[in-house]
Order: sequence, then C-alpha cells, then structure tokens
Amino acid sequence: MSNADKETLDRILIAAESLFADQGYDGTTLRQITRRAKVNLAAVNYHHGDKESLYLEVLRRRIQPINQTRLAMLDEAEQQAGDQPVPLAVLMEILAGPLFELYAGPDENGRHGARLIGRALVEPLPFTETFLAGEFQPWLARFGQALRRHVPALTPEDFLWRFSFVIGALQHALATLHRMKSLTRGICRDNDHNAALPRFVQFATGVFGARP
Amino acid sequence: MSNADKETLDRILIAAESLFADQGYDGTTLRQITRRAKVNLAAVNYHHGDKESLYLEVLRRRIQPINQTRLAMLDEAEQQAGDQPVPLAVLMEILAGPLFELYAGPDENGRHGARLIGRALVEPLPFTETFLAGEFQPWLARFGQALRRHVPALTPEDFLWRFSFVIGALQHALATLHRMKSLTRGICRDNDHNAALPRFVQFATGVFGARP
DNA sequence: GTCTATATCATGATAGAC
DNA sequence: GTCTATCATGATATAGAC
Repeated sequence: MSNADKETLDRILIAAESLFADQGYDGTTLRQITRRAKVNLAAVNYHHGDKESLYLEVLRRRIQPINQTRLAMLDEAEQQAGDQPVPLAVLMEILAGPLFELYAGPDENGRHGARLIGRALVEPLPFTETFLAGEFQPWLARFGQALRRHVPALTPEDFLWRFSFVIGALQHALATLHRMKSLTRGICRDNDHNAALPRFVQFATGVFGARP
Repeated sequence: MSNADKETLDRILIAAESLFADQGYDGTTLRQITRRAKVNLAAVNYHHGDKESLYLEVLRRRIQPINQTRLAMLDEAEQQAGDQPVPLAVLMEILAGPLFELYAGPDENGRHGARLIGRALVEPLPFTETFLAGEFQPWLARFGQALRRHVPALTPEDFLWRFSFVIGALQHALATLHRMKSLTRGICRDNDHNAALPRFVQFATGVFGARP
C-alpha cells in the first residue's frame, strides 16, 4: 500500500471517528466526514464501501487492540497470581486502564476513539450487534470468571447486575470525560483521565469488595 | 381541548417516544412517527411545530412529573429526618424509584419514556442542553446537598466523581433493562424492574456508604 | 486511484383545498 | 383541523472521465 493511500485512509478514519463520537452514527453525514478529512466525497466509498462498513472499521480499529491488551494483561495477572484470585484492583485496572490510556495516550485522536466506544455500546445500531458481541465476548467471558472468584456467594443474577452497574459507570465516565467541567459547574476538569482512572478503580473495587 | 385533539396529540407523542427511545433523535424520521401514530404527516407539524419541538415535548412530558415526584419525596424525607441526614437508602430510592416506577407503572408506554430519558442524557443533542440543564438542576442541587451529608470527608471532586459513576450506572440500567436477557446470555430477564431497583439501591448505598 | 458529475432517493417542512 | 400534493434540500451511492 502506497504512502498516499495510507494517509488518505487514515484521514478518513480519523475524521469519521471524531464526528461519530460527537454526533453519533445517524447524526453524521459522509459529507461532513470528507469535508473534515479534506478528501473527495467519493473517496470514502472507494476505500471503505458504504457508510456502515466505514463505521465498523472505525470501531474495529480501536476495539481490537484494546481487547488484545486486556487479554494479555489478564494472562500476565493470572500467571502472577498462581492459584490465588487476581486482586480486584488489578482486574479493574485491566477493565478500565486500556480505555483511559487510549483516551490519554500519545495518539491525540485516541480520546475520540475512547468516547466513540462508550457511545457505540450505549446506543446499539442494528448492524453493529453481531460485530460488538463477537469483539467483546471472548475476553468478557474470561474476565467475568476471574471477577466471579471474588464474590462466589452472589447468585449469577446478582453478580450480573452489579457488573452491569460497573460497566455503565465506566461507559458514562468515558462519554462525559470531555465535558466534566460544565457538568460539575467547574469543579472537575475536562479530559482529566488522571483523576478518573484511579477513582473508577477505587469505586469498582468497592462494589465487588467484601460487602454483604 | 376536544377529545379528538387529545387523542391525536397523544398518539403522536407516544409513537414518537417509542421510536426516539429505540433509534435516537437522528435515527427517527417524522414519517416513521406519523405512520405508527396513524396520523397524517402534516399533523405533527401542525400540532408541535418542527421535529426539535416535538422531541422536547416528548421529553418534558416524562421528565417534569418525575422530578416533581422526586422533590416531593425529598421534602417528605427531610421532614421525617428532622436534623438527621436522610438515610442513604431513602435517597437512592428517591433517585431511582420514580424512574423505575415510570418504567413499570400502569402506563404501558412508560417504559419507552424511561428508556428515552436515559438515552437523552447520554447522547447530548445541541438543542436539548439548556432544556435538560433547567429541568434537572433544581432538584439535583438539593439532592446533592442531602447526599453530601453522608460523605462530608470527601473532596468535592471525589464526591462528584462517585456521583457520576452512580448516575452512569442508573442510566445504563434503564437503557438496557429491555434487553438484559440477551446481554446476560439468558440469566437475567428482560424488563425486570423488580430485580433492578432494589439491586441498584443496594449498589448505590454501598458506593456512598461508610468506606474510606 | 482520484475526482467530477450525477443518479436516485428520503427527509423536513409547507401551501392550499376541503 | 385535517389531508393531498409538492417543494427544496441534502442524503448515499455510483458511473465514467482522467
């Protein structure tokens, strides 16, 4: 693949990502994307097929590395723990860390990607369902097992409800990180991932910690 | 207002509500709404002006009674508590109870309204911002004060982060209540508000309970 | 591979008859 | 108040020149 291709492709993906994160799938037009990417309208169809395919590519580009990292972190943590359960705080770091790192990392567009992941999971589009299920199911199954060991007395239903609450808190945090200042009347800062991650870990550890 | 008016108006609002809840604002067309409501396409413009006004009316119809109920419950709880803080579990019932009651109540369309509230708060549309701020700010301020008394040692920033996590959990629970079965591979039931509310109260009480 | 030009269609909104 | 008919716009997608 030539260099010019790569740049055009990347510009489209990056422009699409930030617009999808801000406005959602239906709220974003291909014209907005090509305008921001400074490419011709036809380029997106040529490179990515239709709008749905483009959206899935944007998602896949962010979700796959994150879930790979999570699996690798889980591997290492379980090896270190031996027969013992992986500590709760470590599990929650595995859950949230890669997302906040994407948000904060060297890739300045990562924060749009992280926000988009939160948004894509909240508002389901029909054509993303099987894709998202396939992307998350493998690592979520293993993560759930590891987490389950900390609360063996909970019924499966109780466990899943608690897990659902924690996932909701994480997605909400990701989706609002860029406007926390206005949401908190100036008390919290915008994009303050350094504040968010440890507080989330503490929060989530407490939820699954030793309580009735 | 004549009876026929009211029925037409209501049919439009109810149809719009369920479609907005399923597909979001941008994903829903006026034609879908009028088709489901079995009214003419022009009726919605005649009665409600444009699409944005209709959306705001749909939201207002659900949000106003809920926040009024919350304020009344808070009044009563504070009167009962006297100088003492209102118990945490009571506060969380005030936060979540009216929403789950709308979801489960005698109005069979309430569940779409409850889901829409969750969705409207997650994915902000430019033209809803001032409306939503105005609707929630009055009661949220009082609720925050009451909740704050349980964790006076927390910094304002820590407090707001925890509150944000809890709000996110609540919104996520509301937004996914109708598809919990598929999300949990059959373990939780769909629309099981009787399972969700007490578990949320327990969860949220724990988050603000006596922990470091 | 890239762009111009365009085909095709659906949308929100309205004018005007009844 | 309600409906038919229609408008202007902007959407996705593609055909075909270069």
